[in-house]
Amino acid sequence: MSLLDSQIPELLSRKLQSLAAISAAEEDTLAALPWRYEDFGPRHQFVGVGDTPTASCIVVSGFVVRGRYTEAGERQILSVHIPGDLPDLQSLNLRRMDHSLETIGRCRVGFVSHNALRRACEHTSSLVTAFWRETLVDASLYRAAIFRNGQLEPVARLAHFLCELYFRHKAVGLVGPKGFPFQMSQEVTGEVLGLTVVSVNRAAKALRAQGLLETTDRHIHVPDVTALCRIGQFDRTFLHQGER
Amino acid sequence: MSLLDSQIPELLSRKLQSLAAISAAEEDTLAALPWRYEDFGPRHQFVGVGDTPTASCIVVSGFVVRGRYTEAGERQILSVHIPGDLPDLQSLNLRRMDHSLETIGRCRVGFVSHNALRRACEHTSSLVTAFWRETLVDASLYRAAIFRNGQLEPVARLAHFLCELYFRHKAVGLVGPKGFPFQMSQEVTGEVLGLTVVSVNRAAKALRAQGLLETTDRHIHVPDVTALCRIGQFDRTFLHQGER
DNA sequence: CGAAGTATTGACTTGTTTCAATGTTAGTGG
DNA sequence: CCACTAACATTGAAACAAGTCAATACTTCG
Repeated sequence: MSLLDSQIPELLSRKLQSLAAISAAEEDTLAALPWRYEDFGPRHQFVGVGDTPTASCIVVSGFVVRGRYTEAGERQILSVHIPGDLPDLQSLNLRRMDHSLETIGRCRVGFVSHNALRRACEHTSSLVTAFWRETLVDASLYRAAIFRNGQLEPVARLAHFLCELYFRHKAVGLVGPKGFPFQMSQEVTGEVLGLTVVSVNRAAKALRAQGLLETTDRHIHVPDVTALCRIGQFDRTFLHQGER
Repeated sequence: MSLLDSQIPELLSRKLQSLAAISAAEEDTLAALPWRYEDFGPRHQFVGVGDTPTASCIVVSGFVVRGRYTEAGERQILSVHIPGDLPDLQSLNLRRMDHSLETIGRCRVGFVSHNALRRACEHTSSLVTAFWRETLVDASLYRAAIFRNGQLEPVARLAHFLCELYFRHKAVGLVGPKGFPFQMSQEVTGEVLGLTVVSVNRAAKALRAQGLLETTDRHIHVPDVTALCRIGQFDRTFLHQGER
């Protein structure tokens, strides 16, 4: 187990703390779970449509996305997951995957078997609550995506997406002086927003021109979140942060 | 309690049966819950953004939609709920509503307090599983919507939506000789699909021309589901029906 | 029956996509 | 460390699909 691996229990308990009241004993239970770690390269699909996973996962570093493909091979990205997220809790209760899980850029992912998770849940009902809540927040982000992609123009759409990523990174302490890490190409961003590369590029240009977006060293800095929220019609209620 | 009201426990237990193994005793527990019924007129918002509901609800008849509005007052419909659906289970775990609940046409809705639901859950862990699963299927429908609205052209988008409604009605035994009940105007359908009335109208015309859509007496009949699925790139996996 | 809402259609406009070329950055191996 | 290559970003011009506008039928329901 590398140094990085030891962060998983910490990442996870921080995440769960934000979702439900977890005791120290319960945290220990979590840390003791048989985690398994894997490093994946860019654009690596590690769970596919139709699969029936026997483990759930946590994002340790990098971005993981949920995706689904048209017959023509176009990918729609359904959600973007940052470190600390549990993008595959649903497979604990729904057998067949209706979407895939893929990396963007390099990525470290932690896995733990459904069996181990279920055992932990049996002893700790607050864990069930926390996990359920995680999937509910997930659903909330889907709603945000439907709203964003269905009603907002390209510039507002991008702004909305950046606001969401900003606050989510903020919540797990991943916003530094350079902003938050962002290694998605404009092409991939387009797959999230339902836009072409060209439109994403022009939207980004527009935001930069207004001094609302700065990109350096694969990081995104948002000088004026409030203004960005206004443009993106972004409402933090969606994130259900600190509601508990 | 009217004749119709007595259907609620039946509707609910049929729904939960499809989600988890519910025993007869557990069904009785559900039926004994203090349900309260309300009839609403068309376009009635009974839960609003920012509300903190103290009860969850079940759709008894008619359609209930989740919605969210742009600053300009445009509504994006996030999901459509048919009889048997529990569109507000999330409020059991997430306090503040990030969207509204509204009727389409006339609608009967059953309510039961969170407290009563929580008590029932404490005695019956399979109920928690069933409820959790319902919210997970919900999330799956959101994913379908993101895919549909983001990647499909108007005709395919409408086809996809109709397939979803068909199979969902089928699953609760609501597809009759006339097809399934459908009282949404093309305007409202547009709010689901992120299209204008005009586009919806033309898409409907195209499907009718291909003999894939018949509308009579506020019902929709789908003569060839297979063909409709093909056009809408619809994959039933999304619905997670009969997975248990 | 009449009013209001809904469906349907055509003509026109606009914004996004497509196509395509060029500039820029990041990563690899000599 | 530099050169080379592939991936990514940026831009302009043209095509086109969906939106807007607007007028006319058709329903539904009080």
